[in-house]
Amino acid sequence: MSDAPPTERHLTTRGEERREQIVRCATRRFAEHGVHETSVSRIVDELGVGKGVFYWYFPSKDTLVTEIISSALGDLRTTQRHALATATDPLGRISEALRASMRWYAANPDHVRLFEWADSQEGFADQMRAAREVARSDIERHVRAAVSQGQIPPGHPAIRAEAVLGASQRLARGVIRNRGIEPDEVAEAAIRFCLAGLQAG
Amino acid sequence: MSDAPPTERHLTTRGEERREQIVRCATRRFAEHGVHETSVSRIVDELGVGKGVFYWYFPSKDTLVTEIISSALGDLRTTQRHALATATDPLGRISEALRASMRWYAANPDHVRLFEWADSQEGFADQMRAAREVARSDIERHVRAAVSQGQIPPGHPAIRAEAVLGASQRLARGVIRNRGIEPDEVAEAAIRFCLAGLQAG
Amino acid sequence: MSDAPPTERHLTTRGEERREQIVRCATRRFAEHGVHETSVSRIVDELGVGKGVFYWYFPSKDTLVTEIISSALGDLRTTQRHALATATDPLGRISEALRASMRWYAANPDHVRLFEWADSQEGFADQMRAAREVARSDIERHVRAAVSQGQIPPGHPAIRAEAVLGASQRLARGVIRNRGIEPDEVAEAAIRFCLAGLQAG
Amino acid sequence: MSDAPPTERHLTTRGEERREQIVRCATRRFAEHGVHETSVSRIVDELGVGKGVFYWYFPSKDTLVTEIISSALGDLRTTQRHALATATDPLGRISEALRASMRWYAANPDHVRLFEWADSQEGFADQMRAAREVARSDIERHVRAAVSQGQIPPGHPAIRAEAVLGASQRLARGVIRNRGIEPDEVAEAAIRFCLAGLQAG
DNA sequence: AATGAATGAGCGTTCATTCAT
DNA sequence: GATGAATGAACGCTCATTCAT
Repeated sequence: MSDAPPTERHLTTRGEERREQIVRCATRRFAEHGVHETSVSRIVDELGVGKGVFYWYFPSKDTLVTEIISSALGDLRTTQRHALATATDPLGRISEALRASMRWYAANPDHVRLFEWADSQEGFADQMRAAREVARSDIERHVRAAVSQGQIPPGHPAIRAEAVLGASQRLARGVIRNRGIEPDEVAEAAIRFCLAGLQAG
Repeated sequence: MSDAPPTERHLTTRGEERREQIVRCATRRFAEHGVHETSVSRIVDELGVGKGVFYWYFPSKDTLVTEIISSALGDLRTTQRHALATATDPLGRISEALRASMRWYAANPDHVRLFEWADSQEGFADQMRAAREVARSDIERHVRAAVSQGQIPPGHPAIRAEAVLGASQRLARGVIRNRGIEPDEVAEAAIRFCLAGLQAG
Repeated sequence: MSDAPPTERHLTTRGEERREQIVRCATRRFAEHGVHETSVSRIVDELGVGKGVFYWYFPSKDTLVTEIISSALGDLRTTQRHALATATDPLGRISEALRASMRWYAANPDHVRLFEWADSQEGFADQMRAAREVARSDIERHVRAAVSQGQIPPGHPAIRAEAVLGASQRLARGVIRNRGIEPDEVAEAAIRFCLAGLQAG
Repeated sequence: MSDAPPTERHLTTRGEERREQIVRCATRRFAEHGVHETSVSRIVDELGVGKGVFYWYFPSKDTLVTEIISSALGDLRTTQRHALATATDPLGRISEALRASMRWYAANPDHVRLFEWADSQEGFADQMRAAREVARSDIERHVRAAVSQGQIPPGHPAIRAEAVLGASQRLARGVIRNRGIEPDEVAEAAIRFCLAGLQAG
């Protein structure tokens, strides 16, 4: 009876396309101009449709933002998981994860910007912290493994994992914002720096 | 336009105090709940004064935000400059800068959050990029010096400097957000990690 | 910015009616109480609609004022042009223009008041001056023609045209403000006065 | 006991000067930028004094505006009265009044602008109408006299008086706004036009 | 599925005025 | 006489959301 879109709504092919259109347009504008600065009106105007369209597919603007961020976090996560599986030794796994992450960042700059924005938003704090902790604990696990296999000296694993993530993400930001830098080259530099850093006691 | 002069205004002691009160209250709320989410009304309500008071001291909300951020950037910068001067060898200077920065971050968590927010704001992009580049070029200079003095092997100095800053700032964020971690301990870990990282070719 | 497009918007019949309603209501209030004194809130309150309605149809209050004035100037201009064409000799044309203008003033007292207000507004100064100069140059042209056809003695045509407009507009104001005076009677007196005035050397 | 300035307040010499300063500064700004657009703050800022100063000399902004306009109206009135007395025949008196008015307009452009503004202000409507009627009845009286002395043919005296005033004031406006036109020359043209106009039946 | 119209709380800002000192 | 500080109602405007068609 209600028009409020339920969790699952059966959409026609055309409906799916519309929905995707909205997501893409919104993602771009959110990243370029900010979430607050992008009104629902702007989005539907740009798509040349009425305002009702938006609320047919999404119950609210917030829901859309959340969906974009959640699915991007999920995608990044999947990418990292797959990468981790392509090596067998701990430091190799870390390297692969960094390499894959850097590529993902370079391929999804809009989502990275949204992550940065969400980081400083009360409403997303929990979700973002959780995501960061998942990433950190992944790295941390392999740091511990590397220690126990004698690849690196012992040391506080959580701090080391954070350092690895911080260094590589900062470099990723440079890659995204200063177009013209080669992502792979930076990825290798990041990996060298981090692996060497992990050699510290 | 008429009640808040752009340049200078003579303030009495009481006026100075009121102004400071506004800055403090706003800084806290901006950091805790976000800049957009903190209306001028909320600030003056919290202080128990009329709305006009705000505009007696600041020509606009934007001006206040800019002032808070600029002065914090300046303060951090000064802190780093002083720290750099307390050591004589390049890696020692880098260590001191990291140590001082970490302490500043721990002491000014609200400003750090504002920096993160400003990073993702179109209107502040230039200012923040400039500030980051100043910090990076400082580190970069000492990385170059360390290379030429044979302390570390050669390598892309800008990338290395960014990695150092990324690792230490990410750790600082952990310190700020998870109260209970000892800043100095993290600072030392960060320094060890970064100096070791710089040993990579 | 987002709900009121600068160029065109497709309006339904209801929309057109609403828009007209706003224009009419605003014109009356602007004329009766002044533009500054008539807030957008008062207009929408009088119409019994929400505030957003105004901004659905007009991008700003200023835009509305400008539109009202511009279209009234255009309408008056058209009226005068048509009137000029109904006579063949210069003085006859001037008479027809004055007659038609007086009728227009009597029929559109609110717009006349807005013209007077706009005359003393910095922001409208150019537009109003331009409009006055168009009206003046129209009269001026026929004054010159009357001179060259020997209907009236030579003399400064711009000054004479201004005098004609001044006399007739002042009389129009009396007609508008003191209800009960017959516009046509005044028009004829104005014409007699002006034509005689033009006989001066 | 009260600080509200009474009708008469004893002012020191310095006080009188301050008061005059405020009047002059306000008059200029009111004329140049409009009354609404000139805040009390602007005025006191320009004079480099505190806000209290204004309210020491005037109970309100409105009072100041009213005073400026009333005293200017009175001054103009006096000027016209004196001018009327310098001739003996009716048309001569009208000519002298027009000549003197034009000179006054040229010498007091700011006040003329204020008159125009006040004309379209609800709050001043009565005062301005009264002033206009005084001026009109003055001219009207001499028109009647001119008729009864056979200088001009009979005709509606109020309408004729309004026409005379309209023509001359419109020309005065041109003199004020387009600097470079010689007031006396325009005055003579206005007088010729009006006297000829009065010859109409 | 989609439209144009409407809502209304809330925002940043202004400014005539008052007040304590 | 004069100051800087404070008030608070009102303004123009925005925008997420809802509704009738």
